[in-house]
Amino acid sequence: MLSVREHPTSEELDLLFGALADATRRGIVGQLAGGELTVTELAAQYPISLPAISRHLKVLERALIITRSKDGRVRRARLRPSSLANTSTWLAQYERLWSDRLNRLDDLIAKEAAISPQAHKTRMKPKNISEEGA
Amino acid sequence: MLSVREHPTSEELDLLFGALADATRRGIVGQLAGGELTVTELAAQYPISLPAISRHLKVLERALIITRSKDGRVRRARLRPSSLANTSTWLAQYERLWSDRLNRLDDLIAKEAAISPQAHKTRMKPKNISEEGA
DNA sequence: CTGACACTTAACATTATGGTTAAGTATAGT
DNA sequence: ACTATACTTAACCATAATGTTAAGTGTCAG
Repeated sequence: MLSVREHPTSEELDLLFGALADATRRGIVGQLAGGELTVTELAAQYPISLPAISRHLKVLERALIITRSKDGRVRRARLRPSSLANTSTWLAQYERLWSDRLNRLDDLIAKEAAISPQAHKTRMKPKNISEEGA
Repeated sequence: MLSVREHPTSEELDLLFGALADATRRGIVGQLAGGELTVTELAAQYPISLPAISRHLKVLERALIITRSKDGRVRRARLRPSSLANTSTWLAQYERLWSDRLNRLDDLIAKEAAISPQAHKTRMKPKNISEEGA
């Protein structure tokens, strides 16, 4: 099951983690867990503009998290099925240290997605939330 | 599915993934996989200034990936203890989670665990941690 | 052909990130 | 006390990321 492929480069990991470091994108990933969706369908869940969604999708695609296809005038996005295999064996060396945290992430992302992608008010307009202190 | 705990907020995930989206920080995490180290020891592996390392550590700390302690004039960083220290049950756990993920959303979530101690492109020369994963 | 629809691309503003050097704080050693 | 060591904080700069609106591009519908 674990296909043989080169482990990800540093740059690929930058892209991967960078892509996941955004609530909207995690929400999109969650939405796609249920199957492929069009850009408009995805966008409907968020209070941001379509161009913004479009770019998030591009980021996810670049990070190899999703793939996209064109169907008439509609574009559908879907989760890329084999990305895990790429990292799997390499991942194992730290898994022990991280499994607990991962479990939590696993659930959370599923939840964040399933429940309401809307739930990411944290990054919206309302006001400036205190972010990085450094 | 696992133990009880509150799941991370969206903001926590932003911090977590954001922290891992940088090769230097992944490198630091990799170094720390071998045990706690001082700032200077960590810094020795990278071609950037100490203040830069210092800030990376702050980011990792804020992301709850590491904890730090002061010992004399030395500060040590260590990976945040995983409550899943039992190695003997780990494998079973790993397998189980693995299947769960494959059946749900998660190619990418598994990848979150892929902490990289590896290639730092042109700016880093790792040496005390295994580079290649398998 | 014309217009609505489903996007994407372009141009731009704002904020975040990551690096630098210089200065500050705390501890150790003599 | 004086100086070196081990950092951290501050000030600054360049680049990347995220959002916006306006202007494309391609497809379906009449």
